Amino acid sequence: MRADAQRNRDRIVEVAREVFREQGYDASLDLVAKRAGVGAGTLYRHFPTRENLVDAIMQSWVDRVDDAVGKVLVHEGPPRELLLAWLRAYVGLVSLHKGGAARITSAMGDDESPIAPKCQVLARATGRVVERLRADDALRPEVDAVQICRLAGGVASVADDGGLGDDAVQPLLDVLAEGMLA
Amino acid sequence: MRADAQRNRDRIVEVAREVFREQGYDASLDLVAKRAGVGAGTLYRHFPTRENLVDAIMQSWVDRVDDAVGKVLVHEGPPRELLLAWLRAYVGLVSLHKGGAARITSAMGDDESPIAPKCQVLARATGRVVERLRADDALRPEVDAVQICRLAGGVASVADDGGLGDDAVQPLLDVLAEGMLA
DNA sequence: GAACCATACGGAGACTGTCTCCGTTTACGC
DNA sequence: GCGTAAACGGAGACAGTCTCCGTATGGTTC
Repeated sequence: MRADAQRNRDRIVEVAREVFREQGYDASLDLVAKRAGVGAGTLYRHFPTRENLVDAIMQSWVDRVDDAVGKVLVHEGPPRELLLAWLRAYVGLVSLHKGGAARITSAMGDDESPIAPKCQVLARATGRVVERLRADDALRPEVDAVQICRLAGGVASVADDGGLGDDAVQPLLDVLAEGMLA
Repeated sequence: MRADAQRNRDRIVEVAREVFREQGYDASLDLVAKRAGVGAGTLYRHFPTRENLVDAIMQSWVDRVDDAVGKVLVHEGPPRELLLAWLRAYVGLVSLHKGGAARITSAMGDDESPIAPKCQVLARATGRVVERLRADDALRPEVDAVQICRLAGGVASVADDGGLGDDAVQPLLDVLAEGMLA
C-alpha cells in the first residue's frame, strides 16, 4: 500500500472511532470523511461498507478481550464467581461502542459476517471459561460457549439500547449464571 | 375526527402493517404514504414519528398477548413447563414484526416511550405468570416480571437479527427458565 | 341547498445521508 | 527526472425524512 493511502486509512479509523463513540454506529460516514480531511471517495474505497470500518476499529479491542479473559481465569474462586466475572466482563466488552452489542451478537455464528473474526475471538475467550468450569463439573452439560455469548449478548443489547445501568444488569446476569451452572 | 381523516388513518395503518412485515421497521415512510394513496404530509400529520405508526399497528397485537397468557395459564402442569410455555409465547409475540423485539425490549421500563403502553401490556401479562409461579413458591424471590421481559426480550432480539430458528432459541430459554426457578 | 370555515389534504422542496464516477494529483520504481 | 499505476477528492445522482403552505372538502348553520 502506498504511504499516503496508509496514512489516510489510519486517520479514517482513528476519526471513526471517535465519531462512533460520540454518536453511535449510525453516525454519518461523510462526516467521518470530512473530519478526517479526506473525500468521501477515499473513505468508501478503503471501507466499502460501514461494517468494514467497524471491523477495523475493533482491531485493538481483540487484545482487550484476551486480557480480560486472562484476568478472569487467573482469579481463584468458586465457579459461580468465575462465571459472573466473565459475564460482567463480556457485557462490558461488547458494549464499548454504542450499538456494538447487538451488532456483534447478531453476527455470532454467521461466518459470512464482516465481523465474524471478532465473534470468534469472543467465542474462543468464552470457550476458555467454559473449559475451566467443565473441569469442575460446574456447568450444565448442554450449555455451550456460543449459547453463553448469545445470552450475555442479549442482555448487553437490551442494556445498551434501553440505557440500563449496572444495577439493572446485575440481576439479569445472576439469572443467567444460575441457569447455566449445574 | 373528520370522516376522510379517519379513512386515511385506517388505510395508512393497514398499508404500513403490510410494508413493515415485508421490509422490516426501516421501510420508507414515503413508500407507505404512496401505497396508501396519500401525501407524505398526511402520513406525518397522523403519525409524527415512526414510533407512533408502529404503536398504531400494534393495537391488535395487545389482544393476542392477552389471549396467549390466558392459554398458558389455563394449561395445568409443573411450574417449569408453565414458565417455558410463556417464554416461548413471549418470544413469538415480540418477534411478530422484524425488529420488533429490540424495539419493545429497549422501551421496557421507559414510561416516556411512545410504545410504553405495549410494554406495560407485556409486563402485566408476564406479571400474571409470575403471580401463579409465586403461589407455588416456584420462582426465585429476587426475579421480577420486568427482568423476565428483559431476558426473554434479549433472547428474542438476538434470535431476530441473528436469524436464529426455534431449535437455537430453545436451549437459551431453557437456561433462562433454569435460572429463574427456585 | 348555499355559504362558511375549521379541518384535512397533497406534494413540492429543503435537508441529510449514502455511494459512485471520473478528472486530477501523487508516490515511487526505474 | 519521468512515466505510470495507485490513490485522491468532491460534485452529483439517488433515496429517505419531514415541513410548509396553497388547495380542497366535510360538516354545520341558517
